[in-house]
Amino acid sequence: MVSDTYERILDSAEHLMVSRGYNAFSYADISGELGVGKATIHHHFPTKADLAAMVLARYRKSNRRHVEGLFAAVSDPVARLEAYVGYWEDCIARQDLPFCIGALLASELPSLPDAVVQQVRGHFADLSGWLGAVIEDGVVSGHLKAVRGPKAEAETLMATVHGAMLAARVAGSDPAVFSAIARPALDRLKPTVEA
Amino acid sequence: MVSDTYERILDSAEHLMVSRGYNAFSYADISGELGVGKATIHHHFPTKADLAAMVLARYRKSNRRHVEGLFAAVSDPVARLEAYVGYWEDCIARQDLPFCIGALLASELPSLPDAVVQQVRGHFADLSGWLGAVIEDGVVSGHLKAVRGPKAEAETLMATVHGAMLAARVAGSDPAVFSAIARPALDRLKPTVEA
DNA sequence: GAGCTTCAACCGACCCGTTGATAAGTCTTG
DNA sequence: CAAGACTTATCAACGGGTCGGTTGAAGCTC
Repeated sequence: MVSDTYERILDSAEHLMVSRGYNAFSYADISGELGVGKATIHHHFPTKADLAAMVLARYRKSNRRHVEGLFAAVSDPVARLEAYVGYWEDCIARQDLPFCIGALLASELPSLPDAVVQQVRGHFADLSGWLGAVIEDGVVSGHLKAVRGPKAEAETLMATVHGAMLAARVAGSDPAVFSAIARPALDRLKPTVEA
Repeated sequence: MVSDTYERILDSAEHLMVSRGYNAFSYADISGELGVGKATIHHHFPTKADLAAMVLARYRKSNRRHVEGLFAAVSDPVARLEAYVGYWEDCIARQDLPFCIGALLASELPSLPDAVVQQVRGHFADLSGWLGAVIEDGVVSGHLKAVRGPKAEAETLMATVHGAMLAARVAGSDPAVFSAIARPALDRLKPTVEA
């Protein structure tokens, strides 16, 4: 059996990055939180850039699996988008990873190591690709409308959700603030609404 | 007249914060960029928190004046909103402060000193207040529509613009990416568009 | 206006805790 | 024993911040 220290380090780093970003967390923070030596972290992740990139890589992989599961379990495009928004509502309400790491790191992008930048770019591509596919699917089946095309609407939805996370954080991690912005952005894609 | 160094320090700090956020810039960076001693910076801004808070305070003050001028010069609500979006299009295109400091710091909020947090909150209040007033004005005069009310539409527009900045930054500070998201968000408030 | 004080602006040197990273060795386990 | 996991001890560089001091312009007094 493999050591679980590796995963616990990633967990800790993920939590720290969600609340502080890349530049404001240290090996010492993780060491203190987990009770393992700093050197242990370096043993698993030689540099800080490696660690952060791996956090992102695992995050993307988890998202990918999550999306695959959602695609298998839910066929209604509207429900799929609602699952996306609902996922973040839950995270914010439960104060558990209440911010998208990809979006957070995107704002710090110019000060990030290359390996991390690539992961952030990859995450944005993953997400807008997935949203675009769901919306396109919904348009074809008549469950959704995309006035400016699936891709453009996907970019807008993603941006609005990211902005809603910012607004919620400023309001003290208030899930209501998030929902008030994100839900209508989703509703706008339903063909029935809006005269 | 006040010392020129004081303003130059604020300028430098502002630039550094726009590209790196709060945690990833240092007094040494400013010192090197400006050719002044670190102690000089501490003379004008005792702590880093003071410096960052003052950068935000000046930013907000400048915004306030900008908005007042815009209110005086432009009466059409649509044109006012277009000036807002256009302002950021310019900033991103010219690579000059190509990100809203308020939005950037909002993502790092949990790791910021209190004085800075308050300024960030104040900036969000300023901005959503201003957008809300413009939209309300436009609704009354019939130049704009606000399906979910001026305040809610203002929050959504703000969030979408912030998200558009993120997307543009991830795309390598691409003004086209910003416009493709932000412009339609604005168009949606025009009563003529959207069947 | 010479001499004195005051005061903000500014600087080089320094303090000390923290940072990411390394070396070298111990412990475990197959 | 060999390999990987993990530790303690340590490093140079850097972080924000302080200290003591110099400069120079303004103000006061005789």
